[in-house]
Amino acid sequence: MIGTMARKPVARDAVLDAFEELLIDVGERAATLDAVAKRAGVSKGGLLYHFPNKESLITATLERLDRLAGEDLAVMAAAPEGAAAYFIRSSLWSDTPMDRSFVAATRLAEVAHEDARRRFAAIQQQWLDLIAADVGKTMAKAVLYMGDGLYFNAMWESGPSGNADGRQGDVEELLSAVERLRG
Amino acid sequence: MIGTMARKPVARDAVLDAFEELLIDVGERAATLDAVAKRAGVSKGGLLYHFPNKESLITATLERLDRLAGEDLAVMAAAPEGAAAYFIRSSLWSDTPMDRSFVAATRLAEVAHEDARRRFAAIQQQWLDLIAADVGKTMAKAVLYMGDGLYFNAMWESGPSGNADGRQGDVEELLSAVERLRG
DNA sequence: GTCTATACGCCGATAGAC
DNA sequence: GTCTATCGGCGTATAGAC
Repeated sequence: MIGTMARKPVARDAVLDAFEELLIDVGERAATLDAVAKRAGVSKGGLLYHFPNKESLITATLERLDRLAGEDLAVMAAAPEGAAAYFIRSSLWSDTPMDRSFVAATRLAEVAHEDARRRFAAIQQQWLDLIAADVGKTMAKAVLYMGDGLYFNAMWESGPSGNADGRQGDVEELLSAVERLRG
Repeated sequence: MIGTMARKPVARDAVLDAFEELLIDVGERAATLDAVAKRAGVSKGGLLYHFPNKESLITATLERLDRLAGEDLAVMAAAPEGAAAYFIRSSLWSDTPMDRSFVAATRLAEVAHEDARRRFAAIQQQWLDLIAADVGKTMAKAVLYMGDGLYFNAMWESGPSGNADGRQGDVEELLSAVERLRG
């Protein structure tokens, strides 16, 4: 059956990737259709064949986030170290598809894109539920906010002057703090 | 001497406030000169008399943040409850001038405004130093990230669908977590 | 499917009247 | 100090060739 299934065109994925990269690197305002087309190696007309307007490009980006977040939640639920530790560790910017998708969506939420904000809230709630099952309802909040704080700070560094390495030590410190709170 | 000192025109402050409000409510992209002028109750030409270009408007906004952050740091250093507790409590969106200024600057940093990012990093460092003097270097990180996480979440709620009240309970839970970590 | 050419509106900024 | 009028440029989107 391989090769017979309906495969999405490569150009479409290239456009989606380029949009995501630009959102992360130069921000929402500079992620124009011109810039996306150029980075994806297609013309603007070619881009608009796959995504009839910019909103559909945004929608596809958010749908990919939902899919990746769903996969990540499954991994998190089965993590041997526990959901809380997994969450904090994964809150560090590590350039995974999920990380990139999440930060890109953040940029959209920042410009008051309501759909992006709604999806964010939903993902946050699922994370919280999983962490609460691991360390209890009260502590779950502390863990969730710590992870969000890590993301909040990584956002400024994920651009041209990427300096995420320095936060590795912070993660270990947070993990030990979580251990103290658990015991 | 009252009335003889050089006072900045009211229109100038109105413009600055309007810009800040729009950044918070509708995001950076929609905070255009037209929109700012309209909300401030002046014409675009009038606006551009006080701020010759948009960059100068941004600069003035960031300078106000620096001033407010400096004042807040002084209060934080003298807080009877301790710097850590004060920081977490003040990380909740409470619609103070400092809160508004901070979130507005966040919107600018998000679109890769380098100056805004630099000022952010500086303020964060000052906060961290003060908290570290209160609860120690390791725990300071946990506290800082929790506060940032609160801000991170408040950002999505500070718009039209403001729902910040619900996080009041979270703050209390975080404070008790900090107490446990301190002891 | 992908391209070029073009329409059109909005944004930032200038000129100049009052 | 504040206004109106206007310009150039860019960003989104459409039309239509290939």
